[in-house]
Amino acid sequence: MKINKQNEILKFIQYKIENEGYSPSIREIAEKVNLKSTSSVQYHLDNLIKKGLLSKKPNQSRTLTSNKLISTFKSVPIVGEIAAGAPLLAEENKIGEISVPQDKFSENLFALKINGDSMIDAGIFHEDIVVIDKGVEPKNGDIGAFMINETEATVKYLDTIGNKRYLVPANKIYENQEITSNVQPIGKVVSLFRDI
Amino acid sequence: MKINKQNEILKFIQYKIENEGYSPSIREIAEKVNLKSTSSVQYHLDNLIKKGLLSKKPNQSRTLTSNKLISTFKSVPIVGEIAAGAPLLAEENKIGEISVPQDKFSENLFALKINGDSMIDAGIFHEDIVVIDKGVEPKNGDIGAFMINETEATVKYLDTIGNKRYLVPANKIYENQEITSNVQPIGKVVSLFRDI
DNA sequence: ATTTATTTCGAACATTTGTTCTAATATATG
DNA sequence: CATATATTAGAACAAATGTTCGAAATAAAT
Repeated sequence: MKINKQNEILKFIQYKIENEGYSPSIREIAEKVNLKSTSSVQYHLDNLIKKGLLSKKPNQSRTLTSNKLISTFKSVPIVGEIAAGAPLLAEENKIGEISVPQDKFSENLFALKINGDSMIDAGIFHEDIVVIDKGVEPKNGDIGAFMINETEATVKYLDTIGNKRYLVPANKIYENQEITSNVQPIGKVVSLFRDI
Repeated sequence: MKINKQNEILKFIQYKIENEGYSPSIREIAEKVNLKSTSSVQYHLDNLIKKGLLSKKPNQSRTLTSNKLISTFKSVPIVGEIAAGAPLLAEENKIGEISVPQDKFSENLFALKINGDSMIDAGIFHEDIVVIDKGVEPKNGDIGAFMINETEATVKYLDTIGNKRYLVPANKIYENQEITSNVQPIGKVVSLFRDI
């Protein structure tokens, strides 16, 4: 019947943080796990901290954090129709957000909803969401996002044929489009998400 | 030069919670936003709470929570090679996790890494991650995950031809496979993720 | 300029909370 | 059983923290 107290405490802390949004106090822990003294809780907290499972700031209340619980994802905005004139990432263009692993996250990331089937042979379908890294200029053979006439965003392969650069669709029924001054590269497509 | 103090305070609280893992105290806020009295901070906190942007528990320290900051994503495990004998979702099979929108989350979700190109015409590529809902039995025409011989998981279309049911690849170079007793449906594929 | 509303300050107070120390109790170990 | 180790309890303390109230300062409105 006597379960490991340390684990019980850890679980309660994690539960509290996840569901209430803040750490419990030591006395709250004591009551929850049926310990009558705060120092008993301290005893276990010290051990949990030694094990590296918890962290806390000294002399500060409710600063327990579960090292395991740190969110490993961050969200990036999904941009929809691009309002004329408004900058690409203006709040008014935002239609949602998706989550990417924190170690791949940067402020340069955003996402676009694919419109059309021009990249179908690259496994990018209509209404897929693609994540774009503005910090990476698409190179030959890359799939990139491009702004056309400052208003329309499109996703295509980038390729050089002869001495001209083209937006190359991955669908035989569409034609290559030469890159001229009205085409601005936005960034490189780095990942993709689809609802099925 | 004088920016809206309320917003400044809200931003600081959100920053603290996101980066430190716990709410700042009122005195910490006061110092950060250059207010010399804790009651000045209280004043703005009250307004933020009235606006519904913040919540807090009375008489409890560091219990501020940003209502906007509640995570809208939850993570589901990615299952790798399936260890013989071990249940599909055993901890030992877990090779990572991905994030799904909270409103689509359920305990029945998990993810598989695709091995091979048998579903390439369905836009599912080698090493893509597919999310599977164990709570939904794949129907005809659905893409489902199936367990073969209790050890190998595969993703295919499900289809009925005549009075027999088949696992149908989306790639002409592979053959249909009749569903027999050694094939168990796991669930329906509901979304897909790819690194490019 | 006068009035009104908004914002800030200061200080005092009551709790909450973390910390520490010593002793008691339980559990394991030889 | 005797001894060591791990766990719990109790109490007291200091510090951190939220709360409250009245007044001062500032900004906005009339």
